[in-house]
Amino acid sequence: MPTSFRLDPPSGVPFYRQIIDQILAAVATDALTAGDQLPTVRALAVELQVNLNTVAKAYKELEIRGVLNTRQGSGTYVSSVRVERDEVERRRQVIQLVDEFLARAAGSGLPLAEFLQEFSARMKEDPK
Amino acid sequence: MPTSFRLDPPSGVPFYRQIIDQILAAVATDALTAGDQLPTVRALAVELQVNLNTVAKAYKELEIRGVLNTRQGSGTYVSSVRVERDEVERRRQVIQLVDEFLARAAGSGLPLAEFLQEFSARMKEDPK
DNA sequence: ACTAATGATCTAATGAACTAGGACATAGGT
DNA sequence: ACCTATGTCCTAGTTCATTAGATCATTAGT
Repeated sequence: MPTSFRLDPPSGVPFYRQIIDQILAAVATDALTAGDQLPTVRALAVELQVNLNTVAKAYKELEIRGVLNTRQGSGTYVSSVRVERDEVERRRQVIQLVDEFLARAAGSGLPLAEFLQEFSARMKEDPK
Repeated sequence: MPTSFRLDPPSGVPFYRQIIDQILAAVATDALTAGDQLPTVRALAVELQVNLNTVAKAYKELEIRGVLNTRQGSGTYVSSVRVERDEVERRRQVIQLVDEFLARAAGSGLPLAEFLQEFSARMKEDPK
């Protein structure tokens, strides 16, 4: 159960969402695979110096999404969903895309169509 | 001062933002042009059955953006900014883009790059 | 100068999101 | 049967966005 989770308080991103993102990233990179048990809500709460319920909220949302599988009294485990890799990847890139858009849309004098074309080309060659 | 503004309470979109959007739309379509006086904050507040400050907040934000020009004691007027058309248009399209992305990203099995390419092509031919 | 109309400011009420504290319910081993 | 570890639920406090109420400051016409 390798847990190298860390929180970034001043980021403004809610703790429970940071937890969700890091778990999704771990699943996407196969650092966590189907069947793996996650830290207990209490253990992770202590490690992240956060309340038990904050961790529970993250686990709950991921269970609803089908990523995790919680068993009361036993623990929380990674589901055997297969599409997670693409899902997470797409999500991360969409967020990055939107970020850049909102940050640069005002500054660039380009019409939207050209702007999009640029973006598309850039991601096509470097879909990092 | 043609004011056919309406608010949509159940939409979840804050009143002041709906006001902002409708004014931007009016400016974009030339229903409001440079120099035109907008309804007074009190008049529009009455018309929309909303508090004076809600309208004032919308006007204030648009003044900061350079769209409007408020003169205490006199009124609020449309600025003579020339880029408004493109600005508003781009904003609307970006919002639409993001909307579609978030709505369809999960459903489409396409890699993001192809997805973007499609979008770009579509907007290029029909930049409605 | 005065006055009426206008936007600006200050304060408060409401609700939602986030986090935390404490108590409950369930699973699994002894 | 018990006991411990687990997730779940209920409640409360804090912060922030939104809206409103009331008052102040400024403009423009008389």
